[in-house]
Amino acid sequence: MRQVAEIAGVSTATVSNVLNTPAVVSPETRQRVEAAMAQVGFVRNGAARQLRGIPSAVVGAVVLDLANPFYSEVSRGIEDRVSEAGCMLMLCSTDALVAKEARHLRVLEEHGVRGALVAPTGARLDQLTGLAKRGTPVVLLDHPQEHAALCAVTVDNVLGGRLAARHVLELGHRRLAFLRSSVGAWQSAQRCEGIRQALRAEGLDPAEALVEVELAPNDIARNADAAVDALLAAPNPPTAVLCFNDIAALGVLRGLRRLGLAVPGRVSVVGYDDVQFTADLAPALTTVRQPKYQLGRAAADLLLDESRPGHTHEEILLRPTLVIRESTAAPY
Amino acid sequence: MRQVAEIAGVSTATVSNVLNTPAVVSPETRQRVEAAMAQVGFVRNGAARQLRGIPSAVVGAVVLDLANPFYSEVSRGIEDRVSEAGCMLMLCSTDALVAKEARHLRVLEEHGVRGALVAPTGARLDQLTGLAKRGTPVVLLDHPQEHAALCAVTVDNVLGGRLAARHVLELGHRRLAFLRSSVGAWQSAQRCEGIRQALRAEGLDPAEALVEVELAPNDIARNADAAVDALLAAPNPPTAVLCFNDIAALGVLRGLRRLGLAVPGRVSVVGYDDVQFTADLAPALTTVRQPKYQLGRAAADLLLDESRPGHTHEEILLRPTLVIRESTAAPY
DNA sequence: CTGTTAGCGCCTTCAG
DNA sequence: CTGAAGGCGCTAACAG
Repeated sequence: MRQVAEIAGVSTATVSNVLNTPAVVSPETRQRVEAAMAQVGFVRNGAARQLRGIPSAVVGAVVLDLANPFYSEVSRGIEDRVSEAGCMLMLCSTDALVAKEARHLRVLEEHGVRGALVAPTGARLDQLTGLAKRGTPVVLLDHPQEHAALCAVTVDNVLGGRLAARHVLELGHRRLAFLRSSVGAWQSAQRCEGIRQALRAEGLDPAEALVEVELAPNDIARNADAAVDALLAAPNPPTAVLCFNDIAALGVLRGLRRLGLAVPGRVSVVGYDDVQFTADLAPALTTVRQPKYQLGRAAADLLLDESRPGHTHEEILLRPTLVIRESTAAPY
Repeated sequence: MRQVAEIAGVSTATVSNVLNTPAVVSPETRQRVEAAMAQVGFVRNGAARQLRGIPSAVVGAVVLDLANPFYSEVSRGIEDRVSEAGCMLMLCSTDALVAKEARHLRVLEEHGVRGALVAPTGARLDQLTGLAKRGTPVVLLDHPQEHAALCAVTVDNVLGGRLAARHVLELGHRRLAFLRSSVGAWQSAQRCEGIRQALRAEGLDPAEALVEVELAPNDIARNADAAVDALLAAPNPPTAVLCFNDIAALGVLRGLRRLGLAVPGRVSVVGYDDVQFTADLAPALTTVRQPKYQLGRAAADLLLDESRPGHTHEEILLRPTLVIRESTAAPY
């Protein structure tokens, strides 16, 4: 800045004014300064600004896995929203490791980010509330608030389960299966609860009308594929298979094809999430759509709002929607 | 720091030493300082450190679209590598808009990032070389170096095309189709060149043995699906369809199913990229695998190396590989 | 082994 | 409308 000031024949304060309060500088001076800036290729020093107390323009996001299509869409929503506010995103993956989460959070705090959007991996929210208490706002991603003094955005998993079940129930199915997973266990549990609710609403007993299968965590699709055999070999096999996510549904589709069972002719299949490619499958997958992009946007909204004086911590509950495509039909 | 120093009864310099040169501080003093830090919940101020000249621990990455599975995997590779070096990632999407790219680059420079990994969207590399000249190293992602004084990592597209074509040629196919796209035009062109090379190597004339179809840019899968009709209605239709990416292949699979044509029984299909779900499809997709994660890692490697004294700009060419699965077989 | 000091680049009074 | 001065938190060099 000093160099620019020298070339333009003004003081550094004037250069600063050109940058931050152009209106207060006379047009000629401004032009001279701007020319000087262009000449030396001047770039503001963010560190110095931040040190001086200017609010940071970077927000942190901590997700489970950046390469997971669910989180990459969420991240994109975050990015777009913070970008509108002139902010940048510092993004990191925890791989569900608490140590990694802790490290990332510390670094974000050191960098003085404006706030952090976190998909928490551990059960304890201590570090997060501590962070918030020390002045770095935190918004929970796809995780309930649990009375912590934080904002949160979640998607209604019970509703999602209900939506899926009601759909196949309305088509006439009476024996359902639900493929759950130990990763994301509580989400699976909630979705399953939704399914049971729908069953009861129809006068059906979940204990009889619903088979639950827990899929081993690695290579979900393969495990789902393999699970199909046992599922359909049962004496009174289900005619509709509900899955805790779309990848599992993909596996089921594969298994069914392997067994020569038409979808939706013989068996109906419902996914969950609505990740990118589901609409392009053959058959296109009926699934419960999570508003992933909106989830990111809403969370970023909440975070940006934290700096507003009257802000209060709130929990936003987003509603999933049923997307009916080609993998469901009336039972055989 | 002053507060910590006061509580521990030392000077700020000693606190600094505990943080950065623990060996130089006596164990008792160190413990006292550490206790004081824990007591006040001390967190270093990254901005102040950076201002003081400590090399930045954040690297920037500018991709086309964070939510695109190709780039999210590349990003994950970058993240893992920089994370090993104790760095964080500032990630942003350009949506192939030069203005956005320019803005992001400026902000990254202002923040004084250690370097930037960029998938350039415009034809001109001026801004990037400028950035590098001013002291922020730049590595090109999936883009040739073009004599710019920058590092670059690319994947051999000609080889990829050759691999795909040679595979179906070896299976006995003699009439091929290639579905290309205007987005990523030069990649498509190179892959197509690879296909032609393979054809010629087999003594075939590309003009006769190869049909090229250009897909409109939005909703690739749907357009690919629709393109199948015309393709197979031709007098001497192709028996193998090569696609410029997996999404297009998905569309082809759909179109073929719509027409009641078995894959690979009647028509073989080859994708490109090997995005996440391709192995789980029914039929599992034969495709040309791009080393996406490795691409990110290699680029990050190059970037981190820029600070080494003897560093010279280099271009790394990664090799794609053919993944044979279930969507290809000998012609009918 | 520990303390003192100066200054990184910028922005914001305050005085002219 | 412009200039001079001080300090944000930290670290490196040096003095004790």
